[in-house]
Amino acid sequence: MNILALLSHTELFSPLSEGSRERIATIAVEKTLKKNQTLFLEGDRGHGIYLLVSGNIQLSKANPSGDRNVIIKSVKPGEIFAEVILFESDKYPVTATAVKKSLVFFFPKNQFLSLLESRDFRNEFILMLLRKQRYLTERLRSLITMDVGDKLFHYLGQHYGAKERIVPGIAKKDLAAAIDAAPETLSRLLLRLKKNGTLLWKDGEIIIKRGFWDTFGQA
Amino acid sequence: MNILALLSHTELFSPLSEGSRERIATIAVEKTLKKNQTLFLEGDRGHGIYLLVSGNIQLSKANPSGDRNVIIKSVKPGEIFAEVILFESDKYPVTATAVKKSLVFFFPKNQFLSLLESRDFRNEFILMLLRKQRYLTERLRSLITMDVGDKLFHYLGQHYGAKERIVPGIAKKDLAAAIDAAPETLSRLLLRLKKNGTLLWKDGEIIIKRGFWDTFGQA
DNA sequence: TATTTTCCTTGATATAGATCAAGAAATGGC
DNA sequence: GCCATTTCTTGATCTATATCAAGGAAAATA
Repeated sequence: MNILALLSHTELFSPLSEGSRERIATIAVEKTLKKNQTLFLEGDRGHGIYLLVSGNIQLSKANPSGDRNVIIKSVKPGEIFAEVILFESDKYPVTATAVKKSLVFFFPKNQFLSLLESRDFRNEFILMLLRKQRYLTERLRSLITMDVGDKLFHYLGQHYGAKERIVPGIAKKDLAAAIDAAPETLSRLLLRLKKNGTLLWKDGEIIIKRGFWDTFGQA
Repeated sequence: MNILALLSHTELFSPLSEGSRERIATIAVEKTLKKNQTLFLEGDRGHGIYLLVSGNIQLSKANPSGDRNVIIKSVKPGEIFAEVILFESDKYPVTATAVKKSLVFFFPKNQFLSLLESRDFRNEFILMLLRKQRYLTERLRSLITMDVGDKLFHYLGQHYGAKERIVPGIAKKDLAAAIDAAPETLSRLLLRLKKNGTLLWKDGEIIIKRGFWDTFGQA
């Protein structure tokens, strides 16, 4: 598969000149992950950052007592993760696990840093950081004010768009974790939504009532 | 008061050369805020970013239904806020309110952007963004796994250090909001902690049992 | 295909923290 | 120093969601 072509489809790299993209392509290292495979563990030493090309990866963090695992973010294709390695720390602060078969590019730290010398690239990079920050801010708000139902639709909207049919491609238990709910809670929620006709999850496909999204706050 | 001297004490600007700091000082605009004064509202048009010099400012966000107000972050002296304005949006995504008398510097957008041309400054700026991101990530984790008690001590540790006497200088209701609890809940928590001797909040001062911090997970 | 393992559902129960209410204390303005 | 307003406390009640448990479905493995 052509690395250059894939890069031109990512939010981060597409606005760059063809030349810059070529330079980036030369430093990228491809890696394929199987479902449930761990890319790196919280605390592991790291020498570079990653770009998710396809699939889905979850970043999680154990809490101090070590009992529960918290999903910090579920990474979507086109997103960069583990940027902390660039300046901040030489250890990954989270664990990255593929939720389904995924393809990532690895960019060695030093080579990536030299790319930042380019003005366009740098601005785009900063912009990406700000966007991510905004996402976290938003997530924080949602966690505090929303109930499970809101969280579910908020998640679906964010990740698949406000569509009537969605093929999530992840297990219910993983979705439950992503919206910070117990699997049982999600199960009960889905039952309730099915009963009142707003949503049906069947054969790996979610069907949402026509017009629902118009009434739901944000997409 | 001397802007230059104040700048050299902030995390962001102190590593810069004297010359860079002088340039920055020339574009900074001072502004004093009284307790409870609003600096800007969510949705307001913005033309620059802010640096908190002294005092304490809370960034909050209304939820869509508009009923509740969520504290996203309480800004500490030396921190920059409203950076989104630089590239992302021309509207502030949060509301900024001074919790006590505060001093801020305002940096007009265009002039600040030209500062980013300097390599040292830019790296420091990116580092700051990454730190903030890590903070939000941490906050997210804490919200999900911690109970109010943990949240209280986590907050105190983060904001004042793991000390035995702390002068918070903010109202209990504001502290309650910062740890996402109802004022009543904090009140009850404090009573419980007083009874078992771990913490006493009296005359605007918090006294924590000797050795407590050693047993408390993180500082 | 058979079998083991993982995932999902449903019920019963527990609980942290929110909300409502109303009096007490503190704070600020004049 | 006095009144008004804002905070703080304490009690009673409510609710969403977690947790525990156990049977059934689906998926992976042999």
